[in-house]
Amino acid sequence: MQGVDIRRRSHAASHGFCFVPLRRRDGAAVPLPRHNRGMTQETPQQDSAATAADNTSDHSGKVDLPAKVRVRFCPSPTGTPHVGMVRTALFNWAEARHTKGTFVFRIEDTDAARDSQESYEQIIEALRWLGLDWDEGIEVGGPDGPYRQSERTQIYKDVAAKLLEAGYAYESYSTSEEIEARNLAAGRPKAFGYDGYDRTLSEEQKQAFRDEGRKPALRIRMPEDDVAFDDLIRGEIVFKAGSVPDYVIVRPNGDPLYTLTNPVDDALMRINVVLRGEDLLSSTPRQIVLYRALIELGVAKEMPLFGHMPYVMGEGKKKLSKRDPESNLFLHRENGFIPEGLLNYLALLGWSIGPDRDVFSMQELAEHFDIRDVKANPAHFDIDKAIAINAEHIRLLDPADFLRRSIAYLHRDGTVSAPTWDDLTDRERTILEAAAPLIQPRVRLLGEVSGMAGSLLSTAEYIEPEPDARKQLKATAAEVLEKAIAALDEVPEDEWHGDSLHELLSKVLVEDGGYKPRLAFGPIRVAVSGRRVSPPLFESMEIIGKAVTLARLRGLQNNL
RNA sequence: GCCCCCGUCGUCUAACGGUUAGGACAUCAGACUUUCACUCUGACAACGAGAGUUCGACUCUCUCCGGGGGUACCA
Repeated sequence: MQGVDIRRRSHAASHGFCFVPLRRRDGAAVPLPRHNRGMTQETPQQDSAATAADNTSDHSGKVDLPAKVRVRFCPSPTGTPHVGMVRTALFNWAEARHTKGTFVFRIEDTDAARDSQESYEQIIEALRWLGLDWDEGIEVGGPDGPYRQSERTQIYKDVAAKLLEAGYAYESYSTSEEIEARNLAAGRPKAFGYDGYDRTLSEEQKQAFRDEGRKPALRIRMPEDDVAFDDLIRGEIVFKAGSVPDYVIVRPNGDPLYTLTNPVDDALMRINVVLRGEDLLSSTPRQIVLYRALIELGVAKEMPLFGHMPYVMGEGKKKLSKRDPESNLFLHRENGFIPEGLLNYLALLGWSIGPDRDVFSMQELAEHFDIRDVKANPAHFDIDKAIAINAEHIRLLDPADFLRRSIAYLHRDGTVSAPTWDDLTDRERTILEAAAPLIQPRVRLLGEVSGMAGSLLSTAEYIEPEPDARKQLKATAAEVLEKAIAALDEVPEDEWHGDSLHELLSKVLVEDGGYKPRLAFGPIRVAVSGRRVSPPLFESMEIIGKAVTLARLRGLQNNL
């Protein structure tokens, strides 16, 4: 006997909607029309009483949020942290901070084959570096620990047993080969999925399988109704009856799967708002069905609200993949993104703080963020705009802070002797203090600081010009250097200041010499810095001093 | 195949059903500047298509087209 096809694949145009009654949230409702939400301080509490009774939606079609959300970030430790993951963490964090709610951080490491300790540690490091602090979870603890799923296996075993006993789950002995073979034989498409064969197995049939030495997987029995929910970002979403097959929650070897552990932990940790990536959207009906069972069993108290954030896209029309270098968080850090800049940019992907505004602080983000204002369509990661936003935040940094953050990069690049301010030499500190204000508005990434500060910190008597700098040198360079050297040589040490040097060289080269400013100062810049782009020339000369300046001018002269 | 999502300048976005459809990045052209950068000015550039509702549609409804995701004993 072939398996019973329990799935209705009806094309019937009209379905009676089976609306899932979302649990009433306690606390104040926040029925704000989109156009003015988040823009003013007083919006949240005002008119809440009016629609608090109706939880599912208000007049603007938005779902009401719990007064205090409990959200979570629950990555799997596979691979290096990527920007899509950061965005997910960010929006959860922002929603928690906005409502003065709770941000829970848990790790979903139920897939031993793919998870790694290294990745686990990197994720923690990533959140810490970004400043996305959590209230309960990994390393900080909390009332619902442990927060690492690999340490919670007994919990899942117990829940699975209850689910099986109460009939929400059943034993499934079919192998994937058998399922595929049955689908093929019945003329169903290969991607049809599980056919429900084991739903109606008799005790004798099960025993026969056991006698063969087979062990069952556990599957959840999906209802023969539409499954619907109100997505916080997308509005009502209905999955047609029969479109979601019974799915496995426990492997034959007893390993619990994400499909079980995720809802169970959300329930146990009293998560009331689930904000995650769009990729999980199609698994939501399965979770809702399981959640209903958990509520019946007393494991869960209420159905959480769901919000599915759009993808972060890479080149072309594809989701930013983990392989894509632009997705690698730590690479952005190495390049010199600062958390404020990267996070600000990421928040812009799908959300905006208000018209005509795109640079803001994390505090402002927390103040104004509302997950219901997030757009549903995917956004491309645009590295140029990300860098531009980062540049704005770098300029906003307090100069001392800018300096402090730059040291690690300078040390990495061998430009200074130590990784922290206190361990630098006096000379390095003096030079950097003078140079920092000149450099800060000129870099967009902290990784660019070394290139700007290098010629100032170096005592080299000759700097080989970078290729594009050498190209700037025209035929007149030799005469210009000659004249400049002669004039500068006469300047007494105690009159070696930026303004007077500027004045002197303008007179000698531009006024008397008749050179265009570009031709007059270009060679000097190249000699002093080796670069086409550098900190302001005369300040640079002042910083490196008379001796080094003259040495470098002569050095270039000899190497034209 | 079936299920689900998405559709405003190149990109990210704004716009109580009534605006010359706004801003940002990028691009181009200028100003300022010793170069670069910063700053400032200007230019270019969009509602996927078609119906319907309406006095009026980017906005509401439907169809189509296009794109994406899922259809696992991954998450």
